Amino acid sequence: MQKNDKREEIVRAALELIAENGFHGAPMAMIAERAQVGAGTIYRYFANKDILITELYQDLEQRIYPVILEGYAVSMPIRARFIHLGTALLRYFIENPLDFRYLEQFHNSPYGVVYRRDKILGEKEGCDIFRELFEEGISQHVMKNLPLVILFSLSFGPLHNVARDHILNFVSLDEQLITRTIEACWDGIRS
Amino acid sequence: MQKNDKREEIVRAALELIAENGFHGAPMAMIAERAQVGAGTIYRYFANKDILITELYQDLEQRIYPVILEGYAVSMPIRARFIHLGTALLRYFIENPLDFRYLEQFHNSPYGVVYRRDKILGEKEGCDIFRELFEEGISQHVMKNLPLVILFSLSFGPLHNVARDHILNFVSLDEQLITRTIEACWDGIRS
DNA sequence: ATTATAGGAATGAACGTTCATTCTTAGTCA
DNA sequence: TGACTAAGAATGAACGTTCATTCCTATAAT
Repeated sequence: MQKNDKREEIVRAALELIAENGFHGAPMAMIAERAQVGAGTIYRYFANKDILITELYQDLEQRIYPVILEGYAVSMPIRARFIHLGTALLRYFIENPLDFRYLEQFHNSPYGVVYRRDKILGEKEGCDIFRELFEEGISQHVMKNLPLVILFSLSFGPLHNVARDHILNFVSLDEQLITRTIEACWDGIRS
Repeated sequence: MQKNDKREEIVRAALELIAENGFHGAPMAMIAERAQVGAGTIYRYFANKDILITELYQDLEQRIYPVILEGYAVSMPIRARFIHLGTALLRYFIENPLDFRYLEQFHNSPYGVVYRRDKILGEKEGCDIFRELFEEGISQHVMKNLPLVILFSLSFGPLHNVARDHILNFVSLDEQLITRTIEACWDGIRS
């Protein structure tokens, strides 16, 4: 096994176990076992569990961005851009339930709060597509003039809930239902 | 101290600690200390931690229902009923951040999933105001004809997000912003 | 071509800590 | 006195992390 294979195996195992059982249901010993690696080996790649968790999060973000940006262009009209990003994100979550469940765990934990605080208060973020879209939407008067944070909630709140309910089998989303849901979100934020 | 005082003190302490630090940041010993009670005493009132957690949840639900139903009547028009329940709930969360944070912890844990599964699959629930409202809204064609679960998400998703952001100080909701947010939710679900 | 050696990678038993729960003792009514 | 209640020390299981040791592979020496 190559060096990178081990790191990858550890990351994969951690993602699976944490997504399925939460941070506290994924002891390092169990992660090691599933990765087919000695318990101590993990510490050759990650200084401690916290760092494993946050690096895994960053890995995930890097994987998602290119997927939802496929076919996206700032030249498109605001509504089309919103629908594109929303449906792409929702589709990604549905197709990658483990990723979704991990992100959920992360955001509902102290890690996530720190992360959000940094993101929201550290105002300047070049790479934040959604902020850009919302700011443009407000200034062109096609979106309600509400605080950015609230527009975020009106968009991602339903998206997150709906993805979770699909993954837990409380509802079965097909392509049409995905579109209708995101269009409903749009109805919520448009002026 | 009366017998019931002790139980109440334990419940209060548990609510505070779990809301602030999560289930794993609220060891029984710490709960006992904050309740000014011996560690063993808790087990006279609750068989184990799981039962303490779920009974605390039920206590909370019982406290919230009468508050949001104040001034509510099934005879009101659908939209007015939705706005009433939404704003009342959001106001309650903002005024009782500990309660909100506890509910959040609960729903983002295995307890919450079991609870939701029971509620959604055990279709018949006499006391479920929201289900009643949504079903009526759909049949009167004033709401989008989407699965109930999705209408729930479109309503409670934003509500939950916004309450959290307010409590974390990412936004400051006043009475006007509360109304505008719930009205935006309505725009999302109305046909 | 074979053996010897070095050094980094991997291991998993062991450690110290933390936690939920139980047990023993002490106190308080009636 | 007897029966119930409270307290907090004791217990054992589970966890993250460490570290002495083993394993592997690439190069050097013969």
